[in-house]
Amino acid sequence: MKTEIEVFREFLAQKGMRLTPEREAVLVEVFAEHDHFDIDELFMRLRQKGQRISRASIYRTLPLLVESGLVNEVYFEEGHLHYEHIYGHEHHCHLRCLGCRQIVEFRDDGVEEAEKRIGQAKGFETTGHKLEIYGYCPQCQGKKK
Amino acid sequence: MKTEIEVFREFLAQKGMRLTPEREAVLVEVFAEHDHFDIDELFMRLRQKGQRISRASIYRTLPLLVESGLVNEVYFEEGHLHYEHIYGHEHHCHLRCLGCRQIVEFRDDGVEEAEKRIGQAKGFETTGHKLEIYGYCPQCQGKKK
DNA sequence: ATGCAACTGAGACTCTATCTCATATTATCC
DNA sequence: GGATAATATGAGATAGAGTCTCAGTTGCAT
Repeated sequence: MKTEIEVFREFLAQKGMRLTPEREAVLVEVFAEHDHFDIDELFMRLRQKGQRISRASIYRTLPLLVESGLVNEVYFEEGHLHYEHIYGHEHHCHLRCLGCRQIVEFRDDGVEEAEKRIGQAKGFETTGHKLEIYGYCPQCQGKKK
Repeated sequence: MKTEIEVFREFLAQKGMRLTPEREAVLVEVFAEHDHFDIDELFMRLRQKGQRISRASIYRTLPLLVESGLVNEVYFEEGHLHYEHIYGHEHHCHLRCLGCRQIVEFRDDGVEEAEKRIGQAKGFETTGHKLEIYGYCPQCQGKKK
């Protein structure tokens, strides 16, 4: 399997763009931790590691990572988008606890089939899906407001 | 079935809040058209119908409608949230064309079952879900960039 | 009618995200 | 290697969504 950097470099080249040190630093940091993140977090993490990079560059780089398929927008909350890296990981969806806000990842073949089935029914050629299930985790059951 | 207004009034009463003329106007307008909308659109529609209402009141009212279960956040795009009214409609999900941006609603029992199945597997008591499927509609197939 | 809590509107403010532009970097061609 | 052109960056300005403040208003309960 190609490394993330190779994938990104090829994606950029195909658009006549370069893999600059800034873009590479963002990419590396995005894959450094397996967790959801937002842009400000990413900026802080890069700063703490001594990277000199502007917010503007991060804001410019993330849509490229999404477009290249390396990263996913996960959800919009607290007024901004949250992301996750997906390259090298099996596709998964999210179960969100309405009590403690924790997020559990899961994979389910039925959902993959549903994508195909519904696409066919409507004449769509599908490319992917995003499923979020809401509820209460074992610890939060009974505590519902 | 209760009317939307009754549902909203009860929801508000239970929180010690009132159903004011402004809140009612927002509610009525939200249910006046079956389509996705954003807050600015709603503001314009209310204005055109001669309603004097401030943006602040609309921003304050919509989260209440969502909390009461009458309205749903559908997606975040173009820098802001989009909503739909759901009370009195069967639960449905969305198929989105990546070419022309059109949105097709669908309902699928398999997805409902998946919610239950996955909730059980993870010990969650589920309350709902949101599924978006991405792809290309019949007209846009072949036009992919 | 009076008092009180809830509510509204206008505008100030905050915060996310984008844009501008001068400067810097990189690739390419000679 | 040096010149040139295309691409990229950073800093700060700007735009726009959404929230907050506060003075004045409304509506309910007694």
